[in-house]
Amino acid sequence: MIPGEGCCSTPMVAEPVSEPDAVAFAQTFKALSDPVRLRLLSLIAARAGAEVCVCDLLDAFAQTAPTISHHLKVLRDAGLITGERRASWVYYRVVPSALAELSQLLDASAMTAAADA
Amino acid sequence: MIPGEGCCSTPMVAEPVSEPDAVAFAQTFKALSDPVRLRLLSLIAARAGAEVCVCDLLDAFAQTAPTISHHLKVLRDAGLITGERRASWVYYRVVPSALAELSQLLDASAMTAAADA
DNA sequence: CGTCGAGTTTGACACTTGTCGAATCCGATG
DNA sequence: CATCGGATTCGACAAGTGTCAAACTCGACG
Repeated sequence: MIPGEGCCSTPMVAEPVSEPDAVAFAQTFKALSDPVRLRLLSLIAARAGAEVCVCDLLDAFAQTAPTISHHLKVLRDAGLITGERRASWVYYRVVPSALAELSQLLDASAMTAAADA
Repeated sequence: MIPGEGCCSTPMVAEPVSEPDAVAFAQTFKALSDPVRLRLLSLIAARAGAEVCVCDLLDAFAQTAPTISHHLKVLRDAGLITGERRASWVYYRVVPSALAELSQLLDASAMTAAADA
């Protein structure tokens, strides 16, 4: 094939995410890829820096307690929230920096792509 | 239980995402929850408004053409990219507004949560 | 110390998803 | 019109995921 014509020109690619980074980010996005988890995160984030008790969250869902607990674990493992046991109850809060990092990644991609020549 | 003590106080919840919205956003995040798709999107977005031919993308992955095509379809169905056939080749470009919307959602949650009292 | 209640872990099961090979579609070109 | 090559679709299968019931852990409280 003659270079520079047809497709497959422009071999230079600006700055795509590296493969290891892609794996890490994908894992985090996977934690957000469930409606229950998104609403959980939203409910926790809505508390403006304060904490949310699990018992508060259970009322908002049709799912059983084990299921909610499972989803909270997924969010915790992804580093999006942290949980702390105090007295009989467990309180969760979000990790703002984790959300901000994802936001910036998407924003950067949007900006780069929107830079229409 | 006595209201106002222990856990389960503060019944008001600021402004969580609605359940239908959660389903829609979760579906979009699911499209981002795979390393291959994340790198595909990144490679396409890195072209700064220009297009990328599928044949360019294939070289960057160990996966076969059908697999890459499948992932491109997922990204397309999620509204994150658009594809256009011209001559023998298919060219893809990202939809900046879709990425921006997700970015804002995460940023808003991060901001709300970071508003530490 | 026995019990109770909040929350998590375990085990099981239906369903979804990433992957590939084979077949198909669709322009272009001879 | 036959053929070729790029890209997608189809069919199948292993691996992963959401869900629940049952069992377990851990403080608190009587």
